[in-house]
Amino acid sequence: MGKVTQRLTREDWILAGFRALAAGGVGALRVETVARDLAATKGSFYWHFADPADWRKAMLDYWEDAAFRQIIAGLEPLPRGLARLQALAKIATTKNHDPMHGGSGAEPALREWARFAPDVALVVRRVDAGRIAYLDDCLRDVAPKNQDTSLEARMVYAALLGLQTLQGNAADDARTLARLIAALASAGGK
Amino acid sequence: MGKVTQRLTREDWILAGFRALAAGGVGALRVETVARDLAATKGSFYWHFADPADWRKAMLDYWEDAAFRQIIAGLEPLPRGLARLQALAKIATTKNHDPMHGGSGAEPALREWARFAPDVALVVRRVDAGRIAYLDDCLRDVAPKNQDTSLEARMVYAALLGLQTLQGNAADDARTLARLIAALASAGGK
DNA sequence: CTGATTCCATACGCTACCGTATGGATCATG
DNA sequence: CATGATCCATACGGTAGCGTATGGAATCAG
Repeated sequence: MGKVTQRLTREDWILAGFRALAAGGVGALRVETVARDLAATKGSFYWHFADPADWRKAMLDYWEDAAFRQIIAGLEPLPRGLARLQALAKIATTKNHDPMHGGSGAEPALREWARFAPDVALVVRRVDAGRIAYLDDCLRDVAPKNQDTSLEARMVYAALLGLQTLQGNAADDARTLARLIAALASAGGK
Repeated sequence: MGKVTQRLTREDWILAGFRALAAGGVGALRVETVARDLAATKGSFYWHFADPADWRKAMLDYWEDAAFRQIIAGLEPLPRGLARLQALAKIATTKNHDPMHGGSGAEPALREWARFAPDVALVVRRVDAGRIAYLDDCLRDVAPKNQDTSLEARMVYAALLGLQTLQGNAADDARTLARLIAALASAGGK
């Protein structure tokens, strides 16, 4: 499965960083620690990155690109309307460990990190905004014509985030979430 | 405002811990660092606590007791029914910085911490369960007779958590949340 | 094959934090 | 005010991670 290369790439370090983030939070984002996980030393690290800040920035770029598209990618092939929303509910409630590469166990750590790192907060906000906008699009497909669903989109997204942190029964959550979406969409605006 | 005591108490250290947690996450929960915040040294710390683990356990106990009751306390005086739910929506959407002492800027950090500290996870789950149960009680007051609202309670709580992490417009959130509650409560069970 | 380039391990000094030990300051009490 | 108990600062040795410098291995170009 993993590459068998001896030499490490920048991306290897980035992915290892997400692994550390998922497993131990921001505090686990240490050069020498992650180096051990890669069976390497910081000699390699400081070749690929100027310093830890450079590394973190690269991770952020990587995540911003992946976090948004990975959710959309699975949905685009589906027809607009309810189908997409149901699929979205399933995706969001399905526990998806596996830092990067389809799912991000690292996302909660990233959000906490964002609380006291303004540059991280910026990226997280952009990703959230993008996902909410997409969700809004989906909601408008099932809502009465010309209805403003922006607040509903935000609310559904919040529910998704909350369910993720609660880590409960995925099936129940998907069901209730579907009902929530239906209720919100047809409730009538203002 | 703060006490002018020279001597520190166990609780001083606990509260300082929450301040650190709120400001810098779990990584900021260092003995010597917090000591500086208290204008003291670890000499004091190791008098009041056996070790950092003891400290963290005390913080957890403190939080478990406070986190649940602080939410309830403001609501109990209100009449059962919609009033409580509306108040709850307002409380939950109002940003409440101020680690402990009425609100917990430390809660997000605690949740992240729980991801890789099983004992912390245990406490967080208990608090969540308690709050959801209380929320369920409130929901039953406004739902059709004998309807099971447990899933709805969980969903509303998830939305609250999500909104908290999104940190957006409190007024809009409270409005939408009220609509969400109404929609869920009257949607009919199964 | 040879030289140049790319990539990395090792070694070193430095800082931050941990945990303990010890003596001194502060407070209560008779 | 004296004395025992309470509370805390300082000093010390130990570990973990940072950042740099330097030489050597792996790889590629010719």
